[in-house]
Amino acid sequence: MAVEVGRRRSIKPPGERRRDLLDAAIRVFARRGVEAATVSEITQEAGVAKGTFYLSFDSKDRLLGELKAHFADEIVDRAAEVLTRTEVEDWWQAVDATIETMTDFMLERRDLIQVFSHEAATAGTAEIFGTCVSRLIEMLTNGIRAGVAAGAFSVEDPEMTAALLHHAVDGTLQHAILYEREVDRDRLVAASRTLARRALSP
Amino acid sequence: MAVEVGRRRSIKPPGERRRDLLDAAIRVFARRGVEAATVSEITQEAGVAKGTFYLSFDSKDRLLGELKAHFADEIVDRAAEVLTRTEVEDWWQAVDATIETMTDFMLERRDLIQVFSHEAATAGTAEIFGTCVSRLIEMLTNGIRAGVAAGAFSVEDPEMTAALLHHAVDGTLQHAILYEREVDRDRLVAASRTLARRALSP
Amino acid sequence: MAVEVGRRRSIKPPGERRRDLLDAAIRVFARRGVEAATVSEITQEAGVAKGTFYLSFDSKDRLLGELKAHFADEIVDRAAEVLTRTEVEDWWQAVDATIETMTDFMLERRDLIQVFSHEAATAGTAEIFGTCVSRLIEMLTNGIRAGVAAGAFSVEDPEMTAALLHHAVDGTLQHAILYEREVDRDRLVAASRTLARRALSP
Amino acid sequence: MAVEVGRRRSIKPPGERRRDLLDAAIRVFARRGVEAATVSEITQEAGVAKGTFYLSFDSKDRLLGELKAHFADEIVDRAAEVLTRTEVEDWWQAVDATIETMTDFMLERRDLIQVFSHEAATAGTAEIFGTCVSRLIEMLTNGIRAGVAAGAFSVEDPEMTAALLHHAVDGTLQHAILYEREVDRDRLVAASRTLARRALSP
DNA sequence: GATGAATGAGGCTTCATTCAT
DNA sequence: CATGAATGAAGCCTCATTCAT
Repeated sequence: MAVEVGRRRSIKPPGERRRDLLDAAIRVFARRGVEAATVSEITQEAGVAKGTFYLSFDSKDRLLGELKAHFADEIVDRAAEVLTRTEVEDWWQAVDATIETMTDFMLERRDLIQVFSHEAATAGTAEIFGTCVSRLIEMLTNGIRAGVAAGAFSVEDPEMTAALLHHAVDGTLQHAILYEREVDRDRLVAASRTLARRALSP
Repeated sequence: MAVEVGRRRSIKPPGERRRDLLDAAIRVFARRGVEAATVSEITQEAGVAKGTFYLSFDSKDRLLGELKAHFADEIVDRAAEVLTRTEVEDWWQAVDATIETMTDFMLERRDLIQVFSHEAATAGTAEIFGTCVSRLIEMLTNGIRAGVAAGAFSVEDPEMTAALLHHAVDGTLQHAILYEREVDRDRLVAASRTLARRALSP
Repeated sequence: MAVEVGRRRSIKPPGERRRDLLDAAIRVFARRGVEAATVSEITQEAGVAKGTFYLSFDSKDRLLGELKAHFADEIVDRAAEVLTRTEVEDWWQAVDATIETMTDFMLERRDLIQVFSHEAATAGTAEIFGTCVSRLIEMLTNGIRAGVAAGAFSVEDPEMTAALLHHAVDGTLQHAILYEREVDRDRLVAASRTLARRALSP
Repeated sequence: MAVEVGRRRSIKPPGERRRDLLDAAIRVFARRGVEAATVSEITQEAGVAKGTFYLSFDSKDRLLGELKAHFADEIVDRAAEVLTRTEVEDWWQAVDATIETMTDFMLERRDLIQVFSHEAATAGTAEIFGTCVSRLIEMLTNGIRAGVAAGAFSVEDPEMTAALLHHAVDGTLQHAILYEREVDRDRLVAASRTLARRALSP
């Protein structure tokens, strides 16, 4: 029952500790993979004792779930900002904006992408990321349909085209992030624009 | 002190045992995820004792590596069959063939895709799948370049276009396999063809 | 860096704080068992912070020891009041008084009985409760011997009879407290009286 | 994933291993208390590795449950042998037999009594031991009633008397086992007989 | 070759105790 | 005095791997 306690490092408000651990977890996950990462490694990376982890999170799984849900929400929110404008004047400008926004968002979050690429379809993750992507594609589909209705685009199968375009950009970006040293953002954006123009133009 | 040793189930040649275990592993991985799957589960699924596993494989990691390498090789080989023809008469027919071949291959191997989607970038996997996809894109790029040289296609950035087209088809397919109940193969092929035509045509 | 320190709840004299914690501990122990109870739960029940516990007690073990010792002392004291009268006029009235006093004491302390029944012979508890019961039996033995000497009782083995009578009443009471919803105090007292009369009468 | 494995000690059939662990557990529980005992200690005592424990038991709790249930069943079975005879010729001989049988049984199982005295009313134990004792008392009650009906005994409150007599013998025995070095079996039996005779005789 | 009991490193989680604020 | 975040030892359990039979 007697438990020796070492010198404590520092006291932080719950929010900050949480953030530290979340950041540390992302780094460790990126380095070692989600499954291989241990709570010990995460707390070491964060510079706290193992028990401190459990002051902020109920379990390792919970931390992971939080990370996933947060990431998925962010993506959808960001996409919604660009895609749910009711009044569109220049449809091509809207396409470009969408491509750039999503590309930049993914590049900002490249660390999280590395983390979750390991995890794509684990128990519970399927629902989160599956529905996230489905919703993105749905929003894209609606956008394309609106463009078609406005006479700006000409597409036979808007839904499938939306899916293909989404995965074209997203997949290329992910592959670049995961397997290549550097990402030539401008070149990717340019090629994506061209592809989208060709895919949608009458 | 007398210990019954379970009746030997059967003696099989090494190659067949190996194959049985590989197949059992794929089924278990698909069902439970790669990390969650245990050697016990795999051997149970294969109907042999745990120790038998180690007659065919040095370790669980080795089995996984083998599975990955085999899958990656198969993809590249299949793609090479369609993409490395020196004499192309009808370029659009070649595009269609490529799309159909790769789509069908992925659909045939949907179980493995489910397995590896969990595992995309684990230590050691990155190299295998990264280079696999890179080689696919490289072959596509060469094909596109050849088509451009032959005056059949008109593309500004063949490499990037190859990447985008690959991920468009591959990503849509994977998403469908992972998160949707059924895959409408023909609709996907049709949309992919249209996209490729628009992306490449002069 | 700025860390809010929870508002001090209130400042109490050491004795009162101690009492609060002791009471809270009894409630929690009764609810969850001694081992399962945590210092956190006890302090929450008492409405103070965890650290406050250690202002009053050196350790959880110490609190437990204190509780046990206190309970044991109380029993012995109460028994001594009834059993160590030098002048006994009516021996059967003395027997009845003993039975009633002990029964009522146990019923008053039923919560503590529930607590310690979990703990009967843990390291350090053996001595406390063991000697407690031994002393009770010793006092009973002396009482019986005195009754025999006075010609009121007739018993062959006073010590063993004392032990048997003690455990008869005590055990039945504890069983009732622990495993039955309600205790019929009067019926128990009546049966105990009858047993004692038969056991001791010439 | 690589796991070094030390030299294994010996292979035993499941039943024997189980028995070894059960015995080791009883020894450790008796020595250290049930809660304080760890799986490590039990396996060390049994001379096997920690993991070996889990080949025979699902968890530490399960082992405990098994021990309890087994003990409780044994007691009830043993008591039933003596108490459920339909034809009784000599009622006092039956009383003596009951006392001796139960006393000897408890003395044989003194190690388990030490174990469970620590554990009397933990979650789930209450039911087991509570009902066990209740059933013993119920059987005793029936026996007493039968004796009364046969004109051999004369008792006002058979149920309460049964409880008191049971706890008299059982409690004295347990106290002796737990807190005294030696148990004078014959003296205890003699005193118990006398008490029973007085308690039941007309 | 085939078996499966045995092994033990290592992961997750709990919680008594400390001490800076 | 009071607080509660921080600590880390220690417990339970899993499972890849080995090897006697």
